[in-house]
Parts: sequence; structure tokens; C-alpha cells
Amino acid sequence: MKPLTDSIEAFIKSLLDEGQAQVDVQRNELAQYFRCAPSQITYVLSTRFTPDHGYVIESRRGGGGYIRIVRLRESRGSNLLYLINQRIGDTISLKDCEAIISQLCENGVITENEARLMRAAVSADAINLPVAFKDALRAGVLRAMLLQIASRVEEEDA
Amino acid sequence: MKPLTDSIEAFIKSLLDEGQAQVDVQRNELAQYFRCAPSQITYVLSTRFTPDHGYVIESRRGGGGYIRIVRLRESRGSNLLYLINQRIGDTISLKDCEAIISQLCENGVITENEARLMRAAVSADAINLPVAFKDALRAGVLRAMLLQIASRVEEEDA
DNA sequence: ATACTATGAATATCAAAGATGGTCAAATGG
DNA sequence: CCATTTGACCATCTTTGATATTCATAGTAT
Repeated sequence: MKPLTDSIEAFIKSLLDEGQAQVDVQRNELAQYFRCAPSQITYVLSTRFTPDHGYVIESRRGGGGYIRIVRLRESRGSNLLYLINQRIGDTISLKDCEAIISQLCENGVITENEARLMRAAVSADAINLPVAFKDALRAGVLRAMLLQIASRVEEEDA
Repeated sequence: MKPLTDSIEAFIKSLLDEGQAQVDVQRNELAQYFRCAPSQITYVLSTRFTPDHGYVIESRRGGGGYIRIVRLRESRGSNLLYLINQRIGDTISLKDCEAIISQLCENGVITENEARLMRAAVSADAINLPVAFKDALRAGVLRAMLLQIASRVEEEDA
């Protein structure tokens, strides 16, 4: 008996294979379709659709709520997925951050203004914590921003 | 099923997009149009048209009553300084951050992509700390980014 | 005329109900 | 032991309805 997890995973991926970079699903609806507990859906998403696997999840509760599964784009030139999953660990220094941000800017992945914003967000001023925690916090902030960049739809560019 | 709130919000914004800085509506009339309880209108206004979002509401009860939605168009510099020096204190909630970021985007101070980056930087995921500290850290990160934006104002003003 | 009152026409408030998704630990199964 | 599956409980967002408040106007008493 193949576990449900695999079917649910395959089903979601089939939705994404229709060319879209993202799909919205309703947790309860999906759960009903597969006759399983709603938390099963959460389980599949949290084990098979992580940034590690090249996806991010956003969701909204309440009436009209949804879960959005976004496929991260393969970065051209700059290896965003590598940066997110390997390069940044639990902590990262300010210097390393700046190197990464500058590189993204030079490769045209982000604009000069976006680079400035990112530098500000990871700066020592922004992160007002004991030194021991700064690098950990910085890792989280940088990763979140890189995930955002990786989920941008491929289009305009500057 | 998209929630009514979103449609009502969009409708009001479309009214404002016709060049006017303000628009008067009648709560009951709007509610009838959307086939919802009048208090639904109040709900939308109080959650999506706050001063942080860049709007103020005035209203009058009784015969000939109305609700006036005024869009604030601040000069960029002064609004930024207000946000940096007054609005953001030692702590700020995620919701308030998001309102402020949306407002900057709607007023053309930042691009859509920059807004996304900023939201990512202050998101719950980015700031991996005990709840008690999140809001304090967030204030630092947002302030640092706003300072960065303020420092570019001179150059590209139209 | 002036002041007061009654009435109807709006909006405000607030709590409850409804509609989602999230979390976590326990049960289950290979 | 590890991955899956479930269920009870929680958090958040939307929608509604009952009740309170405010305002304009018409009517009434003096």
C-alpha cells in the first residue's frame, strides 16, 4: 500500500506541472479529496515542499483562506537555491552577507536599491542583539529575503 | 471562494483611483451592493484603511450621513521621517509593519519587489526569536530599511 | 421666534458564529 | 526506529446581528 503522502505529493506536483509557478489549494478540500485528516496535508507540505526541495508555502486563514505552494525558480547565474540551502547556515557574518548581496547585484538578480535595502536589513544597526545572537538572526533575515527573490515570477527584470 | 473583504477593498480603491484624493460612500448602500451586513463595511475600513495604510476615515451619522475615505499623499521625506522617528517605537507588530510597507508601495516610494523584500525581512520566519523579542527586533530591521530609503529620496524624486 | 421633543435615518460598536489553516502529541504501521 | 496518520485544541480572518449612538428634521409648546 503506497502511503497517502506520496499521492498527495504527486497530486500537488501535477498541479504545478501545468506551467504555473504556483498553485493555491484549500487544505480542507484537499483533505476531503484524499479522505484524510487536514493535518495530513500540512504534514506533506512540511516534509516535501520545503525550500530544500525548492518550494515555499504561504497561507491565509479564515473565510476564503488558502495555501499557496510556490516553486522556487532556478536562478540564472547566481545560485539562489545553493545560497539558501547550503551557504547560509544557522549563522552568518555581516561580511559574508555583504558579499552575497553584492554578488547578486552584480549579476543583475537584484537592483542596486534592493541591494541597499538588504544591506540595511542585515546591518549591525538593524539587529540590536547581543553579539552572540546577531549572526543567527541575520541568517534568518537574509534567508527570508533570498526566498522572496527566488519566488519572484520570471519576467521584467532591470 | 474569494472573501468579500477583498472585493470591497478593491472596490473602494478603484473609486479612489479615479484621481480623487477622497471619496464619500454610504455604508448601507455599499452593504446592499455587496449583499452583506453594514458592519462588514466598517470591518473592511478598520482593517485596510487605517492611517498606517495611508488612509483616514471620517463619517457622519444620521440623515444624509456618509463615510469619507481620504487617501493621504504625504511628501516622501516627511512621511519617512515620521515613520522612523515617531511611528516605529521600540517594538512594532507584523501587521503594522505590513500596513506601512503596503502604504509605501501604493504611494510609489518603493517598488513592488522592494515591498516584498521588506515584508520578507520582517516576517515571522525571518525573525526566529521568542515572541517577546520579535516585535523589538522587527522595529530595528524596519527602521534600518526606512533609513536606507530615506537616504535615496533626493536623487530620484519626480 | 425659541426651545424642546419626537422620529426616522444613518453610522458605530461589540460579541458571537462561521470558516479556514496551524500545532503538537499520541497512535499506527512498516 | 522512523515515517505516516489522526484528532484534539489553537489562532486568525470573515461575516452577521443585536444594540447603542449621533444627526437632521419636523412638530409642539410657550
